[in-house]
Amino acid sequence: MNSYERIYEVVRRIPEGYVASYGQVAALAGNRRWSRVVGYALHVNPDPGTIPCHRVVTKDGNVSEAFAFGGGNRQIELLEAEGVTFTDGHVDMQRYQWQTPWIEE
DNA sequence: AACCTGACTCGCC
DNA sequence: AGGCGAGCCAGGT
Repeated sequence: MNSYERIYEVVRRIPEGYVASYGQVAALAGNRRWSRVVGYALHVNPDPGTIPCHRVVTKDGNVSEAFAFGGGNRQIELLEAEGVTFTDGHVDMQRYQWQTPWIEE
């Protein structure tokens, strides 16, 4: 699926120490309406070693409960290890949201 | 082929 | 401010 390829490519471009929201990834992939598809795409996650799905959070900077790929908090630990500070279970999007060079749609 | 569900987001009440 | 419902696309039953 080309759509998925785009999504994975975008997620793969997320720099270390930064995070991106599902909607943002969707927008970068082509359409922000793909927010749900992005979640699904990461759900199948064909390449966990190549795709840093832990850098993808909700627009509120809160990690998905259904992540469960090691215990929810696991994602937070990984992000903190990269330099992302979590406050009360959520990341400061103002400061750590990935600033995309090519904003579209 | 139709219906339901889902790691989302936005708008209204 | 918090809760509820609708809209979006793709995949599974």
